[in-house]
Amino acid sequence: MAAQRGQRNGVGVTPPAPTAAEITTPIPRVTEVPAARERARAIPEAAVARLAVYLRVLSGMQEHGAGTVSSEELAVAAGVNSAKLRKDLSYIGSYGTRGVGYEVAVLIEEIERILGLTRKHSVAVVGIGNLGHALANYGGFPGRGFPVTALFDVDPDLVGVPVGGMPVEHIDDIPRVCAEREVSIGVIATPPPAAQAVCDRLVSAGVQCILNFAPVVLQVPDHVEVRKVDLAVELQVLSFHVARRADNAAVLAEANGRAVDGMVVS
Amino acid sequence: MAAQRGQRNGVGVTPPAPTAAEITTPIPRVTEVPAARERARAIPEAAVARLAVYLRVLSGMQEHGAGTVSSEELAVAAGVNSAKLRKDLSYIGSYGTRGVGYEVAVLIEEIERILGLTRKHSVAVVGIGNLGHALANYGGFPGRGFPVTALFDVDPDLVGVPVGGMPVEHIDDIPRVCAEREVSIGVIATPPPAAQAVCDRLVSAGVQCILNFAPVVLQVPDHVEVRKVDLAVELQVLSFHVARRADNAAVLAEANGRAVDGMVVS
DNA sequence: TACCGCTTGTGAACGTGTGCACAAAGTCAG
DNA sequence: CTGACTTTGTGCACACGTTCACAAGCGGTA
Ligand SMILES: NC(=O)c1ccc[n+]([C@@H]2O[C@H](COP(=O)([O-])OP(=O)(O)OC[C@H]3O[C@@H](n4cnc5c(N)ncnc54)[C@H](O)[C@@H]3O)[C@@H](O)[C@H]2O)c1
Ligand SMILES: NC(=O)c1ccc[n+]([C@@H]2O[C@H](COP(=O)([O-])OP(=O)(O)OC[C@H]3O[C@@H](n4cnc5c(N)ncnc54)[C@H](O)[C@@H]3O)[C@@H](O)[C@H]2O)c1
Repeated sequence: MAAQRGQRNGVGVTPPAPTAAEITTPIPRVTEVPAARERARAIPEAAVARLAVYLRVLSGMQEHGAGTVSSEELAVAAGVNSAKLRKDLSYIGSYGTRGVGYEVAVLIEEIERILGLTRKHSVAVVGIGNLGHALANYGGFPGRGFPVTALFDVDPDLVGVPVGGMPVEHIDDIPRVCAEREVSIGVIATPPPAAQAVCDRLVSAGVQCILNFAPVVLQVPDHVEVRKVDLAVELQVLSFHVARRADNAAVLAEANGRAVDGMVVS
Repeated sequence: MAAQRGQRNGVGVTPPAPTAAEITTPIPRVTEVPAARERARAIPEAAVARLAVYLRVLSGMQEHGAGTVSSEELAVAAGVNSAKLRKDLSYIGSYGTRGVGYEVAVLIEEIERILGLTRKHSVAVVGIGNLGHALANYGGFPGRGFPVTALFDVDPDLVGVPVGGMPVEHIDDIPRVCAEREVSIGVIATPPPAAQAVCDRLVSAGVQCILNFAPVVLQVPDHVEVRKVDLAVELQVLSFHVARRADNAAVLAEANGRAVDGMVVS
């Protein structure tokens, strides 16, 4: 019951539908706004994540006084293939100048617009333990348009205590506080058993995006976006590579007999 | 030409070529992997990450007293498609019984073997600030075969202070301590400007896997595996979805004929 | 033993993402 | 104005990952 599987992204929107693009809008600004919206749907998830990386690199370049960058420069700085970078940028439009490159300021503006960073996203952290403290004290989020505006916990000893310059609230106040402060992103840093219940509360309070640090699979309605950060999985993936490497080394040593480096000549 | 190792993480990348031009190829071009380990190498990266998730779910089931599971049960618990789960499991062998399912204990053992969890992986954390403290105090890693055996920082006020039951060492001692304690995974939780230098030290000390929390692209030799956890990127991806959702809603509202509340007009 | 229902394991289709290579489009020097 | 040079933007082929669908195999049952 209450079946709610299938996180298949609802393809409910008609792809070929000629969205009201020809309808004139009172907006005298860029004429491509509707097109941009259509495009936003088509940006691959992986590309979106990379755009965020490009944005940070570009910000660093701008602070360093750079006016323009070529795709090659930016690609090296971001650690990707330059062709991939250009394709990623092409998803959001054509803002480069052939023979020259991209204007840093323009690119920053466009990426921020696509990522929805033109408005601030209020963040609430739930579970002010080890990790919650670190997140609350971290200065990197507010500086990037993600002000942490609320902290929640169940522990009565913690409620009311200021952390990172902000008092911890009780989780029973999630609905009220989230509404008041227009929280759009909820961060879950509670112990695993509490995560689903906390998630449900956040969702009920209207939070549409969840960043989950607890190692559990959250069940959410279709309209809520969840991203999970699972450090144990990261470590285990690294472990896999260690093991693979060790195996390869063993096999190679065995196969090579006495030969060490160099190519296998047959 | 030279074999190009793809990027591991979703975003994190390890560019094979440094900033200099692509003049030479210092890569000795190691031989291809023989058949036996070909299987391990053939497991898709995405599947490896999911195997780690299955493992955790299975552990929970085992504690709960379950003896066997079907692919359907396990898939639901892990939040994936059952076909995908079976394919993932098929990469590591055929350990199921048709008509019955999988024996929990067997599956746990096999996944642990493939992920290299049969031996412990000593972890060192560098940068004992907000995040480093949280990681050092976290009990979930040692319990899963990843004992944190060393903590490093530059801050003289921090060196010698016990954190999570372990004294912080100075980063100058990285080579000695990492060798003594056979550290195989290094976690970087320093400010971004220090990350590359710290990474270089770890690599020099023989650490082959790095988990990086600093929002920078690390340059490492080919034989070192890097995974990046970038919380700012996670938030920005969520922001993108919020924006897309808002745009879609706006378009729909517009299409419905009447602007609703608070939309930017003129 | 023969049958039946259930679940695995996998071949194949499909969709998504990546990388190459090049025409198009711009700059700049003369 | 022309021509040489640089860099973008993208069509295309390929690789990777996901999903479907079903034969193969197993346990239980008569
Ligand atoms: N600390 C880390 O480095 C780390 C690493 C990886 C994963 N995690 C995960 O992050 C989560 C938090 O880790 P932690 O080390 O901060 O744990 P912690 O025990 O230090 O903190 C948990 C906090 O959540 C609060 N809490 C408990 N139940 C709650 C509820 N129902 N509602 C609200 N708050 C509640 C507790 O009072 C406590 O303050 C865990 O799920 C853990 O597995 C942590
Ligand atoms: N705290 C968070 O929640 C959070 C979230 C996202 C990303 N990050 C990233 O994680 C990293 C750490 O964040 P934090 O909040 O813990 O920072 P922090 O400033 O609290 O801690 C940094 C620690 O690193 C130490 N350090 C500085 N230079 C060093 C060096 N060369 N070698 C070794 N140690 C050195 C400092 O002494 C300090 O103890 C940063 O890169 C940050 O961007 C943190």
